[in-house]
Amino acid sequence: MTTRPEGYDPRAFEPFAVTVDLAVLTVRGGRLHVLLVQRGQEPYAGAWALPGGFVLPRESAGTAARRELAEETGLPGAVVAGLHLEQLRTYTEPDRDPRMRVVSVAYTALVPDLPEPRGGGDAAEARWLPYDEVPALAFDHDLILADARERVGAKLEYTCLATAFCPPEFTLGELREVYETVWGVPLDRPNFRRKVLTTPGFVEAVEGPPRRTGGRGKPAALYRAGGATALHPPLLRPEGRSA
Amino acid sequence: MTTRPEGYDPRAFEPFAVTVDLAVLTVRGGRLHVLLVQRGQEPYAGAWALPGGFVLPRESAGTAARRELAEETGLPGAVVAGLHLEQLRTYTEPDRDPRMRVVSVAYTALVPDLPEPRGGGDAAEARWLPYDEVPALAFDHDLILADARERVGAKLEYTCLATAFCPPEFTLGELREVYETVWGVPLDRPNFRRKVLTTPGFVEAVEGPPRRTGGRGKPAALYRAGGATALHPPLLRPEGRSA
DNA sequence: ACCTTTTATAGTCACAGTGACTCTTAAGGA
DNA sequence: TCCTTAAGAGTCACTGTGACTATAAAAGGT
Repeated sequence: MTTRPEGYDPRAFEPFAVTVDLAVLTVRGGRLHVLLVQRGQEPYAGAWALPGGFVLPRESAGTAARRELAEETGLPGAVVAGLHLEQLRTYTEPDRDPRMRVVSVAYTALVPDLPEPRGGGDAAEARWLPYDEVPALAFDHDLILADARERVGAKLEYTCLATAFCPPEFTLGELREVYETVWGVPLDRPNFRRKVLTTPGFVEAVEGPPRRTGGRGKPAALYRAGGATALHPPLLRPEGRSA
Repeated sequence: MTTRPEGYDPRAFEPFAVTVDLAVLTVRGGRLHVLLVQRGQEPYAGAWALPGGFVLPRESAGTAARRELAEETGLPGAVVAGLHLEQLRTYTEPDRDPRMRVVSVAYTALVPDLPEPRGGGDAAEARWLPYDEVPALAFDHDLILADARERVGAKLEYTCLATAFCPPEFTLGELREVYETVWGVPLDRPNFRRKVLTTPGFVEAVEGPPRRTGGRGKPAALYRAGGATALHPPLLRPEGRSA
């Protein structure tokens, strides 16, 4: 904020554009899915890309991210307002957009299994795609998506974030499925249960309706997210490193 | 990257400027210090601020951060090139700079105790200030600095980053001082030692010259940073939450 | 010289948390 | 009715850590 090129006039240089890109992740049927849109115009017309768009002149990036998310998924504003949205990283390579200098602030959102999006805005189509079937994306969105997955995997270790992938009331089996899906490893059921229940504030039992079935097997008790946000001590991934 | 306002022309809107700001932290005599510059021009002329500056048209933010750091500290380029620089977060509130719309990508750097900087660039002065004597800063730099401190404190828990605060060869006492200073809590000496030495790749013993004095007391063995970057299991802060 | 202070280094002990299991309970389906 | 599936209860051993105690090796003061 201090050094200003000699005689700098904001309008003399080719201006920077600022965009937001969203890596919206969910768990569907035991698989990690990503919300993608098909581009309707050049460059990369027809290619899949992360949803996102330009930050408007009087808007913060976080506000822009929520606005774009609402526009491109067709979710009611109240739902989008309550979502966990987290700034991931900012991507600034000079040639990441062939049109002009674009700096993009990437956000990650974790959502429960949502209805199929309608392709809003000027996206030709918007869809949930399984993470491991994602084709090469436009711009540097492959990189952004990989960073998002790694970040989310790491955050599951030391935060209560996993509940953001679940509906308001969920079973411990559903919560465990989130961990197994994002980390890509199976977890021991009893140990997972013990860890979650002994961490104060991670989940709280739902009172009245005692149990619910998840298909086959013994009906499971329902829980909702507790007040805690951090996990002490953390719930570490089984072996070595990141996904 | 998809929604583009109808008829958007990059030059029709008031352009965004993109800057980098640097929270450069070091440990000096048991206290956390921050590198600050005194602004030479409006706005906030005379106020202290984080070093930083505009991203040039053909430059990535990371490159800009290194360049600005070199300019404003006068460090040799080779030293700056080897520093641990990490993108912290991007600050995008519309009114964070009264002149125009400025989006700033903040970086954090951890450095060993360095010589006093010479105020380069157009900073009136550049100095190390103890973290808890930092006055109100220009722009939203108080917020950036607080975020940086919190992030660094958290990263010490699960990475080997602490060695970045130390000179190439250091004693375990010096390494422990880094933790105690950043976290603001005393650590048990033997337990800290055990943890560091049993974590493979955190530090490695320096062979030949057996010991070095740190002033009074028994001379300590020297170590240098090992090859590991992550700490499994982590070295958690004693009690509750963030700084 | 001796003693005090300071810091490094070695070692002990108990306990919390976890990984790897086993066993029982309660559903659905063939 | 039996088999399958998943929830939930409980056991056991081991690892890592917090809290300490003890010893070693220097500097400084008297």
